Amino acid sequence: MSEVRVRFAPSPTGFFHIGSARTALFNWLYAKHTGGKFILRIEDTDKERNTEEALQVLLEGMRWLGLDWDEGPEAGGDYGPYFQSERQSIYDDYLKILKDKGRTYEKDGALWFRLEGERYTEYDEFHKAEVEKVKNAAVVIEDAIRGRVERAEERDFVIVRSNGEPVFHFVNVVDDIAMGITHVIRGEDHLSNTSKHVELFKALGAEVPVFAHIPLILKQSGPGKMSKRDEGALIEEYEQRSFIADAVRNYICLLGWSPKDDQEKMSIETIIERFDFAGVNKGNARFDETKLSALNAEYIRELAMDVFAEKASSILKAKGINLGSIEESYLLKVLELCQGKIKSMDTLFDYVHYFFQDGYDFDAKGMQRIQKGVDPKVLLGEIMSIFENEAEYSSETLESSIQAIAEANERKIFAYFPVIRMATSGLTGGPDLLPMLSVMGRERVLPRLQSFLEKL
RNA sequence: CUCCCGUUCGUCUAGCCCGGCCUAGGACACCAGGUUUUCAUCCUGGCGACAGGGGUUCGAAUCCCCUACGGGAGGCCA
Repeated sequence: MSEVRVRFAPSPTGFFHIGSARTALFNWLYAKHTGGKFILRIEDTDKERNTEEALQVLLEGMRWLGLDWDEGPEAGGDYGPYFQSERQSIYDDYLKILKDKGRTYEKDGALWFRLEGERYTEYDEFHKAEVEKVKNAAVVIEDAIRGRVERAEERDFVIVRSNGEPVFHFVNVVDDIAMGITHVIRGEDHLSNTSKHVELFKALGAEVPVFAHIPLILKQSGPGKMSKRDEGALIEEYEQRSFIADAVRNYICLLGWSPKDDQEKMSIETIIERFDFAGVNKGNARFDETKLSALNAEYIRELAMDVFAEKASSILKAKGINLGSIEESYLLKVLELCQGKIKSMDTLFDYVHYFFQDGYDFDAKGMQRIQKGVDPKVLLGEIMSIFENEAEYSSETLESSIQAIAEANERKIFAYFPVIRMATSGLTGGPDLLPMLSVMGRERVLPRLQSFLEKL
């Protein structure tokens, strides 16, 4: 049995769409699963749209998701070049085969592929014109995902435009032949065109690869498949919003594929091991960012501290926190306090900023709530001495000291908590209060309590 | 207009190929309760689906047919 060779053949548009990403991912998974080769081929025949930046967006997105390619741009390989724009002579060679077999003809300056079969003309409602059709035998596609699909191609089609550029259907097939592609894994939107492709494979005397058409990803709401304009459609968005790449990749795997045993959060090694066409669904899947976020939160919680710290640092730095002036051990303690609590990395700054800077606002609703109960001045007054005098300043000593004062004043210990939290963070929620105060240290907490007391 | 593909909780899905183990399982979301100083986590429970109709069968989510709906393609776009 020969080696599996699969390819991802994107056209660089300047965006890395989530649907494309999943096609790439499924190809990559199949290659990894079978020990085959994953080839990246750039379909850059549209010269105006294809810029260097557009290519970089694509490569960057691939790398972010961890999809490395065995052959392609920057990787090289024996079947290059891997840019369609550089493969013209190969297309010419294959075109000659079709010409020699009499399977082409010129019309309106373009080169057409000739189907075999009886010809007739009829008015076509779609084209709004009389068109020539062919009574052509149906092509049988044994699709690895959808099973047997039969479809007859009924019209000749252009393979080289009048301006000399070969069209997608032709170059795609030629490249797959020339690159020895064994399995074509792509979106279902290509299923109808597959009959064209099979006709070309046959006319070129090439072996037809195994096709595997994966379902499409539908937009979150409303009709139709996801397009680049839709919310959440772009991979680079998730990178910018500091999503965990493993989580995004894991979620995309689950759109249209299932390991069949209720497992969802899986390591990439597990997914590679278990991925196969039998687990790919036939029905289209609707994208759901809520579920992605939930999975992402789970990944955040399980991140190793050094990895979390690195991500967190770059986010805080970008938000203007001068980490250079902050003790690393302090930063680490703060991050430990919040890793299990935040639901997404882009809420990190709001969750911890007051640990690093004094100029924070006081939540208006929280302030109202505090004023409603026992006078916050009284509450703070009762416990100020703890922060002024406590020799050993720790979570435990604070707790017992506050507890003692609470009992003396016939209150519950948590009567004091909202006020302290508001004074030291300006917020109504956050990390566990006592550990938080402990990490902040007396040198930060005491002045904040004092100034809050004056402010009241 | 034609052709192709699909249709299980709101969403992602398990079950379907090889009919009975399905009073249809899990996850996210939502709701209620518990844990918690708060928030988050965590725990418990709830809500909630076989698109419809015909067959076949002792028995159908599973097999067959029809209809409806959804998606895709039909380009000198990819």
